[in-house]
Amino acid sequence: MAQYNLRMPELPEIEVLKRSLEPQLVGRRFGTVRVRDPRLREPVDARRLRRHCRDREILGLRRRSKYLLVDLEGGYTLVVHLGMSGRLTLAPAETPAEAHEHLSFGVIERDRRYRRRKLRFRDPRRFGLVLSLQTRSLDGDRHFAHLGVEPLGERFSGRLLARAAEGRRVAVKSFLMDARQVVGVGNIYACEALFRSGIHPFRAAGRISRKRWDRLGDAIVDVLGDAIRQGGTTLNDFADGDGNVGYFQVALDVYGREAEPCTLCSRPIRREILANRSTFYCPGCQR
DNA sequence: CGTAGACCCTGCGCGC
DNA sequence: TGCGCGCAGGGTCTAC
Repeated sequence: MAQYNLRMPELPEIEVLKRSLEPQLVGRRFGTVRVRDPRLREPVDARRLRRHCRDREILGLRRRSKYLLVDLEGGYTLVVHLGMSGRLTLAPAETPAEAHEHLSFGVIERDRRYRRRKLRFRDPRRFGLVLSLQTRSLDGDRHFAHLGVEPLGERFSGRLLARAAEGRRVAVKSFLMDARQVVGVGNIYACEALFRSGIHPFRAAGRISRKRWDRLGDAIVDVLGDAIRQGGTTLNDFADGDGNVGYFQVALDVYGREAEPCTLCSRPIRREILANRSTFYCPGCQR
């Protein structure tokens, strides 16, 4: 069967990236901002980016949905989305740019004796996004205004999803992947969470019982949490310039396993297209 | 408003 | 060995 290149940056990858970059960046300053190719999902505004980032101290890192946020001195926020193929790495300043390295930010150490590094953004498919905000608040920005609840936040629950799904005829998998409901549940983890909770991905969102919504909510938290924990245990040093670091995958029960036996009942896993996305499920275990 | 589908992009695996 | 095709998918936009 087809081998899938399971290297999509989903929410757990961004969370692990955030945690690993945090101790490397906080307390340093950005130096030179280099824009080699501004053609991302939206054109990069290099002058604005420089104005907001250059010489500013890095105060902290946050994550909202799959966006990585870098809080800067003066109230500015650097926003990075990795899209499908984006990579953010911290590498020595003298390392030459790889293909598709569209941006880099010089990182100035507190102690000037330390070797200078660059935060490098690579993205072959250019579905990613890099921009900066003049404020710490995301509320007024169009990229964030419509976003739903964080699946790993305190407000999230299956009950919340159940209420939002009342009367909805859309397939539950499409509902899960709709960022207006809950953010950060991509194709892979939507498939896995539905398998773990025994729910058929094509079932109408409004036709799922409260009890099963509770199970699904728990499954989402579990599958994302498992991935983050696994990522945390396999972390290496981002400073070594290895672009692969921080990307990982939990053991997958259904995704990419078409025609292979179900891990529970041994029936062959099915693959069907839903909303232009490959959808993997077990016809025996998921109803 | 809800829903379905197109589109952006490049790399890679596969079939011929 | 080489070439062309199909697929991967997050987010946004449009059409109905």
